[in-house]
Amino acid sequence: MKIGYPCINRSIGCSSGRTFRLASYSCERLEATLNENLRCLDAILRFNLEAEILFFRITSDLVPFGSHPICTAPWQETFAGEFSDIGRFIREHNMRVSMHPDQFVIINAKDPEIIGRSVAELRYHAAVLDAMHLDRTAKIQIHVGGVYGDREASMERFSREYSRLDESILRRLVVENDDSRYTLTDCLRIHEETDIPVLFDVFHHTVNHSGEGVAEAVARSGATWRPDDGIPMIDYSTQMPGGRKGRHAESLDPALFSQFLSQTAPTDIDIMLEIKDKEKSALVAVGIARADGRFRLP
DNA sequence: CAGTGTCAAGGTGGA
DNA sequence: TCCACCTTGACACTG
Repeated sequence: MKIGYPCINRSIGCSSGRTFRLASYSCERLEATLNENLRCLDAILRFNLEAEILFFRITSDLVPFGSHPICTAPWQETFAGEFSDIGRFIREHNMRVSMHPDQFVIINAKDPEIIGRSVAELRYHAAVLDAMHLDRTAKIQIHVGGVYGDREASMERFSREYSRLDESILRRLVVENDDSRYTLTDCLRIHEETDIPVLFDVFHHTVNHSGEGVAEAVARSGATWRPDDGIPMIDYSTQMPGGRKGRHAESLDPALFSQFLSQTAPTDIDIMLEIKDKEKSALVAVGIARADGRFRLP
């Protein structure tokens, strides 16, 4: 079991997702920003290792405008050494990373131009992980997409478009249940059509459920991962107390997290904590998981 | 230099 | 048909 947090570290005073306005794009600006972002990513991973936080989601903003036509700078070549070094660090310390493109990636869109932009964005994400020479256990997670008034047709469109993707994307792509459209059951059905592994989001499941209990959901989603996909990944969060339904908690609730570990034992999973205070909660969770006996150092 | 409007990209649901 | 919302930081312009 590895435990991690997404994209941002609030302790070390740098961001690996610095960006700038499209209007001020230049190759020089891109290279200067990417250089800083990579230095910061390296710093975050070193912080994480020290804290025994072995799982991390790399921000989609690592390379600003990475999939935009304006971005013609050959960043993979210019920064090949830096990417390679970060990848080696990850592998040598038995760490794991993932990425999560945001809402604009919609494989099941009806508009071919939206699909085109989505594929370009997925290619960019795969290129980042490839530049680090990471194997297929470094995953890219997306949602099913829109409903467009016809769930069945939209799910079929997902399966059809998925089968057309490049191998560099296919080997990394996993699909996650969301909080308003497609449930775990929907994702499992898509898996049956496509073989895509299903990443289970515990919090989305509580908001948008399809009947399964947590233990059953973890087991069924976990069974969709092949051995070379690695340990199944889970997104974990809880409701912000008093917040609007679906809002992520500010900090980890230790009692609820302990309960979750008990419910899912002894299945091995890698847990991404989608909690607002990021590494602070991850530190608490690592302590709890160690006490629970599930967390093992490499 | 502080304050603040705005930022590549989409879908949904209410008015 | 149009707009707010989702969700979030921070860029970059204005005064």
